[in-house]
Amino acid sequence: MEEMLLPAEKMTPLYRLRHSLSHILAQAVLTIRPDAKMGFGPPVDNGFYYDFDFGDNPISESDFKQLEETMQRIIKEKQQFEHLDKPVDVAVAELAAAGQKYKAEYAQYLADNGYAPNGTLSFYRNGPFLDMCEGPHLGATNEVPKATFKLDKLAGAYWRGSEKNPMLTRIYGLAFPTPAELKDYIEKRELARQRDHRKLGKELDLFEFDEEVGSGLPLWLPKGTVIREELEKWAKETEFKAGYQRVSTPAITREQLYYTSGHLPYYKESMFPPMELEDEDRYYLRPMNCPHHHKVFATRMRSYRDLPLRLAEYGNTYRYEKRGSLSGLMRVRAMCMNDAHIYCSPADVKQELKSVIEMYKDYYSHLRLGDFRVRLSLHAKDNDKFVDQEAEWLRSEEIVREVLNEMNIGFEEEAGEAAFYGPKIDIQLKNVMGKEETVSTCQLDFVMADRFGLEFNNAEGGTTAPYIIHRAPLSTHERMVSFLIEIYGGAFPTWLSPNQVQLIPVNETVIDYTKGIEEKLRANLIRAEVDLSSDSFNKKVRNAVTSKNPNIWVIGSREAEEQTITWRRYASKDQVTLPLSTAIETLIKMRDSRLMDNFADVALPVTA
RNA sequence: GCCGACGUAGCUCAGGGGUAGAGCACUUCCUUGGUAAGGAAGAGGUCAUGGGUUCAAAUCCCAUUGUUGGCUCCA
Repeated sequence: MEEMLLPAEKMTPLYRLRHSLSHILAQAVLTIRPDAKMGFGPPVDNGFYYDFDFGDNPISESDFKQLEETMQRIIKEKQQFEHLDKPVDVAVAELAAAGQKYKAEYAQYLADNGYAPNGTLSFYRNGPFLDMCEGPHLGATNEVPKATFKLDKLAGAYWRGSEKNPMLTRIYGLAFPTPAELKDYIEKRELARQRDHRKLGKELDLFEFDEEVGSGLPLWLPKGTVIREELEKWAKETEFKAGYQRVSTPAITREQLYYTSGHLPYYKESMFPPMELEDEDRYYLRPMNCPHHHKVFATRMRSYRDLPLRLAEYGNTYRYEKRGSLSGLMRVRAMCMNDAHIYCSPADVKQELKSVIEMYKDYYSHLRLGDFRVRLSLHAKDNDKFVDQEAEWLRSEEIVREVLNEMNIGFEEEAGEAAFYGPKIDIQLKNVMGKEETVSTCQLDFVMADRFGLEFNNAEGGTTAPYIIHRAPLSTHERMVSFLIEIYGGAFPTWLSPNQVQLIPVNETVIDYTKGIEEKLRANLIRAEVDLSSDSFNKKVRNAVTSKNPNIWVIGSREAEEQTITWRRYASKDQVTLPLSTAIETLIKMRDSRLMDNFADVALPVTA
């Protein structure tokens, strides 16, 4: 178990600082709540935490001040950290006698599972406080530099991470090597909140939630819908060029379909409950599109000549995500997925996977989503989460691994993260608050063809089960848009932007000319708006900028006279006056090439 | 689902046992302005919902609902 190891990162001064602070916190907590039962108290990447069971004497954030003062006192006392080993039976008995039942339980666990090889367990003492702990720590409490920590928040956490166990109260603290770094972290976190897709989504009128409609059920407003539809248009073009065919299937189905697929009863908890009908089967809202597509494959006899068959659909799906895990557009209960299923012969599967991954690369580099992690999600042995076909698992995992290696894609393998029917390539992105989510997934399925009886006539006159590739490079609209909002800070490129050109007339005399420009733009299917409000010119510029319009065209008497516009871009302070016709052509070019002009290094593609 | 916090005008928030406030947004009027907030007036709220305590509840208590920080989960 890794807690027993002392890898290099655990030896760093920062690790020692944070780990020592968690002990100092625990001592402070026991000062004001002597009956608190301790859980775990490790360092984390922004500080430390410690878990406690407060019984019927709970703590609240209003106690933080007193706790911090007590911690300061402990620091001033220059308590030495002292390491000692205790025989297992002594350790367990003493912890139990002290009423530290979680510590005693864990001590017994360590002993029972071979983590006390010398028959002893490691403890650290500082002042009156003793904790079972592998260390390392600072030499003494006064080595904590001034103003480098701050208690952050309270949270619930299950003992040993299992929801079957009691819920403990976790106290989080921030800790950094210097006061400046602590301050910087707090400021950066505040800045990050400004980019939160939930905040920007409201400010930019992209989407809303309504209590009466329900949790996790987003209402996409007109401006947000523009972004969805532009992404969808892009996907449809891309998939058309790559030989996909579109299908359209219902978001509801009879119960039997999910017994065939195996989602029932296993995934029942994540599905909306069935609709009960008189004299009829039960119906479910679909949590995924796959089974419907498999049924499309099964509508006729397939020949190897038809393969690979690539069926695509932006499909609406519904999942009953747990209340507490819902989060803006990031985790929802109704979503629309950039889905497709590729049915191919075993001989073609590597090539098809490569083509899919090429498509991912194109999308990601175009959108400038560079900061992702590729995870090869594998099955775990002896886990009933996964179908029990060990040989097939190993074979299909090796296929995916080979493909990634042959394409020189860096990835990390993780056991236990696969779909129940096959290994996955997951693209992991961190949201603005640092929380990682899977944005896109690509799965190799060796199970469903058999379950659905899918096969094709092969060249030798027999039949073969196809491999099925499930892929969703652009994720769901919900999750992709939430990431784009945060990564772009709400400033979309022209092609994705709800309003592509904000027209600002400088005075009343040019309103007709400006309205004429709007008409010309709309005739070219460019979204444009004229600011006809009675606001001052400066205010109109401000409004156009704060609403993150990619392009502001200023039109005054000079422009009207010369049939020009003055172009100010969101990403660039420079502005340029161009003939109207040139400007419109440039805009069309930007749209059609899906130019990422929300990045400052991208120049206006003006050709004289 | 679990632990904690929160829910006051469209938005951001202040207040707080004696039936409500600010800024922005909105409406109207004045202003016709050349690159980030011109001026004035007005309108707008069962203080999330339901119950309880109280002479009196937006304020205290309970429940529900929603949001949120975590935990668990995440096809």
